[in-house]
Amino acid sequence: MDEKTKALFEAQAAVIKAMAHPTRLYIVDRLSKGEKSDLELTEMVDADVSTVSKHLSVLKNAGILNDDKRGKQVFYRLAMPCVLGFFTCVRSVIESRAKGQIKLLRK
Amino acid sequence: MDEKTKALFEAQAAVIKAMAHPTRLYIVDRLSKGEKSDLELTEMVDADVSTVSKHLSVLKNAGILNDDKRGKQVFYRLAMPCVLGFFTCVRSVIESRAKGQIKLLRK
DNA sequence: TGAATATTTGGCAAAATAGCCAAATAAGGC
DNA sequence: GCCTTATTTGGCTATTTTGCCAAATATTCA
Repeated sequence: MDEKTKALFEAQAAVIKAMAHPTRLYIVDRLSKGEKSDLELTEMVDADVSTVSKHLSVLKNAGILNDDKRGKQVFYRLAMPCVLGFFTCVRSVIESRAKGQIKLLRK
Repeated sequence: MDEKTKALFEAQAAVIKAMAHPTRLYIVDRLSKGEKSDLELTEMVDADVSTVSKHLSVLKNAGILNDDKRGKQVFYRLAMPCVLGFFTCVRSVIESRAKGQIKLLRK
């Protein structure tokens, strides 16, 4: 694997890695219904404010979210709605795997 | 966030996490062109055989790949081609972020 | 300006991941 | 059955990630 290819896959993996956390996935899911403030998200997630802030900054740096400072608060919005397509696929992966396991048991 | 929701997002994150590694992403990309043996993949990836084997088992356990033992070798195949949609989206995330950075510089 | 509220950053300890080596296991061909 | 080739597993260390606390920073409003 040459250097260029390696760099390309590293960059792509970095974006996916940003999605690869239950809390961050949940945040993306919530934001698919419309923008939310840091405060609202912290409440929804129910973790330390600083923890949520760090998760948000991971998503922001990956280019998945946009932030918008308005007054004292920061509002977050999905920058790339195409990531929502992950959910559909991932759910079908889980479903298909579960079905496979049931089949296995019946053998 | 209630327990059920938490479990759902954990399961989904686990699948995405399986994709969140440059080598594994590369493997998925290679397999999009058709099945490959463990041997072929190890050669392509250029890492220790055991390392590649572990990456393959992560993808297999996540339900993303199927394996097919034929003789001495194991052949891998994409179980869920929908994951290929990740590439399109992720590339557009990277592109959009890069454009944003250029815009920033021009301000 | 100063008080109050909102968000980010630094630091640290615990947990998870990655990758190599060596050893174990599996399968085919003689 | 045994040798050869192919793949997986265990064990280890190095690195990365997570999440909390406390401290720092930013912003509005009085």
